[in-house]
Amino acid sequence: MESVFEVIAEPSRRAILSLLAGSEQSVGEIEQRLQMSQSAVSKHLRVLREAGFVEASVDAQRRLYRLRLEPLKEVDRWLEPFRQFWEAHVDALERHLDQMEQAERMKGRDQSQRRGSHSARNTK
Amino acid sequence: MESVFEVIAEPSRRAILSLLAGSEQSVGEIEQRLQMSQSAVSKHLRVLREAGFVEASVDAQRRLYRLRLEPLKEVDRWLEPFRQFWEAHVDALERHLDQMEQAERMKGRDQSQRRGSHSARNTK
DNA sequence: ACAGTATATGCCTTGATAAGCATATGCCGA
DNA sequence: TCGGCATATGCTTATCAAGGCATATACTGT
Repeated sequence: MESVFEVIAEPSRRAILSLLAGSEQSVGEIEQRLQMSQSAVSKHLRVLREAGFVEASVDAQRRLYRLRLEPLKEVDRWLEPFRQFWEAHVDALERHLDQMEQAERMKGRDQSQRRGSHSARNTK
Repeated sequence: MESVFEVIAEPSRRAILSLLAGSEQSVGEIEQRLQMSQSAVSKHLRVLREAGFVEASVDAQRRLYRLRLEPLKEVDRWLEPFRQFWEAHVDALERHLDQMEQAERMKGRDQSQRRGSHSARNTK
């Protein structure tokens, strides 16, 4: 579980992060709000903590967890080169429109085998 | 493998996406450049395709794969609420302070749920 | 010291998945 | 038609992660 991407692949962990974006929370509060078992919460928090997504401060027997931003920034940085594609302007506009159009009709997308289809359009 | 986050959790798949950010590539080209087996490439491409990250066009026996942006935008959208936390400050030296400050603000804003316990106690 | 609370952790089971190998499918040119 | 190329897929295996349960640890007030 080294990479930030693996860490946020888990829905429960993303939920925890979103929750902490609102305000810091104790383990018990997270448990309650997200309806998960205490051990599950603690384990996810451990993963998040070790990856730097959260940090805890001690309040008596409780740990108050709050967000840390660095790992999220890392995700953001990974996204950068791609973001260019949809933030870019005029010159590449055609290609991007094409992609967005594809996105629109992506709804019922399925790649069946098309047996007997003679659509062989070569001409590379 | 439903979520976009699980899809990009795989390093090889992220590598493929980055490669395709440059230009479209055939399976063989990807195989060659990323030094993975053909079946591994095909399987990752399948996952990417089914999640909408890529699409292929047929060129004789080849498939030319290219990026699609929608799933990446979804990641970007998830990041959005967090991004607001670091957009104000970019100085590395201030990151720590920034987060402490942020935590302070949160404390003041949400006092209602401290001291909660599992047994029927919350929401003041 | 004790009882209670809050959180962390170890063990175990279960399910998901990545990769390799072999094979199938589809398309080409001769 | 055949041989060969490019890609997809089925099968198997090993790895690993997630969750439940029980227990350990740490802190509280009395």
